[in-house]
Amino acid sequence: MGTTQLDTVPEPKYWHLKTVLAEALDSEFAVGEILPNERELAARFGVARATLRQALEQLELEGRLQRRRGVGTTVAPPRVGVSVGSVQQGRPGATDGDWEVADSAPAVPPAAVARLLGTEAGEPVHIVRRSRVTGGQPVAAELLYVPPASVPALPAADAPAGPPGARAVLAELGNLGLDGEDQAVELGSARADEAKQLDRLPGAPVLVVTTRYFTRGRTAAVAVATYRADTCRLTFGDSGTVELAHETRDAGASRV
Amino acid sequence: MGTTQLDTVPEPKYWHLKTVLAEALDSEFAVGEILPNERELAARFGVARATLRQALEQLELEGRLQRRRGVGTTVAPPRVGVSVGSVQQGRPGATDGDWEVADSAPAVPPAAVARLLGTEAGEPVHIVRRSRVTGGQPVAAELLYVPPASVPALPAADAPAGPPGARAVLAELGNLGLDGEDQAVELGSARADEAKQLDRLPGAPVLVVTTRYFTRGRTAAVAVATYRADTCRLTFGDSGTVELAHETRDAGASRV
DNA sequence: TAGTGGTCTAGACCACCAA
DNA sequence: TGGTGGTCTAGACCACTAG
Repeated sequence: MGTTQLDTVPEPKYWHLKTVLAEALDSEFAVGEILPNERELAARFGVARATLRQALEQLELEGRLQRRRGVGTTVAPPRVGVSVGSVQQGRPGATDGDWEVADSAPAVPPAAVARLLGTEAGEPVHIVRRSRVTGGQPVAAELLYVPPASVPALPAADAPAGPPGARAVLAELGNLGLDGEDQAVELGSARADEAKQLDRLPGAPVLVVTTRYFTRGRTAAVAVATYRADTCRLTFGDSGTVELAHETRDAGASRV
Repeated sequence: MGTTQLDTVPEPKYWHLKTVLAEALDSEFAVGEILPNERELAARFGVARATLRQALEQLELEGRLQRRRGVGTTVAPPRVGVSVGSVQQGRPGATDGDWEVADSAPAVPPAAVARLLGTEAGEPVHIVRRSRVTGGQPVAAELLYVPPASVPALPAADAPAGPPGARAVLAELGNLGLDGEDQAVELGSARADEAKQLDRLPGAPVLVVTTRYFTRGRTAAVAVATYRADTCRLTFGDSGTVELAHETRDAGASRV
């Protein structure tokens, strides 16, 4: 065969579509602007709606679009940087930035958490629920697991419940003097309860941040926080790597 | 109508399916085991293949499954923890763990990177490509941007190319003495070139880690690393939050 | 070459929101 | 109530891998 099959990998339609749409977003749309609806867009590009949706899903995953049922698809603002490390912030100290205490109750933690805490399986701990709000938008839901041993001043089984109880646990934890932490980040999908708090649908992509708080070398508490992956950029370190987005990974590097 | 419509939110099929499959994975399958094919599974559960795929996609996103075209769907091992912060590791110093230098070349960085570096737009910098391998599997692809000003010992326009050149840049950067860093993590999707390095399809979910290296208060270099989101758990801090996975977020908390 | 997952279509109906 | 995105179906064909 004389036809030297050149390396023409047929690019999937949705991939090409995504590229075209991304360029259009950069040049022809303003943040918050509402796009034509999916049926309209699909027709305009001559593809099935499912294919169009595949492209939109990717763009939403990358934080470029926001879709809401019954409303429409809008151009998303750049991701907000939320500080999750080093800086004195997740700690107690009243009114620390943008955490909102929800409530507290004793319960048996998942086995993996108990392992991290070094508590007996089946042993109940204080579970404090908090949500984090930035710019009026909910960005994270957190469960903070505090073994009774870490807050001896509080009655183990009969701690005050609700927001006051939660604040009491946090205050006690602060008195303890935390001297270190340890974090891990991984991708997950929102459970039903988390989704509701984050104003997303179940299954939405989230960044799960697991933090271990230390005091005198021992694990004093464990926090599992789930951040909206579409709207958040997690920052570690003091200065906070302000401003920068998907653009850092754009083309234009044009290697020589 | 006497039927008081109780708050029965009809759970989507794919969601329920995902739950069922997740339980089956925990109880009936071993890591690496291969699942029945999609058509078979769809038939077995009495759903369309697309619906079944929606469930599989979520499980893959959560790192529970691994799917490979032409091969099949297998049960994924737990995510590997990869250290990305604090510890002296991304830095030069020969043979530092699991980074593999690919090459180096001068090129004009994306505008957002130039802004971080504080270089003129259009000014070329050294771009070092590295990949990170853990347990024989590629986990990350990195582009390290180093302005000529940070490595004055190297010829700006005519630096050695290829792996030797890359190592030269890294060595010079090490001599400089970095005294701080600054990181951000966000969700992205793999570009075509990254996908190839990571042995995934384009569009695969990745965790993008942007690191700013400081020396004497100035930004000496910027690294943009993309980690496979399906197989990696990024760890920050010294001890590394060993061992723990999706389990930390499982049910069983059973609030009181 | 047979079997896998990946892409794509053209429909349908449903849940949600705003007017 | 009309319009939006979300779910679901039952097909088809393609790209890739392995034997």
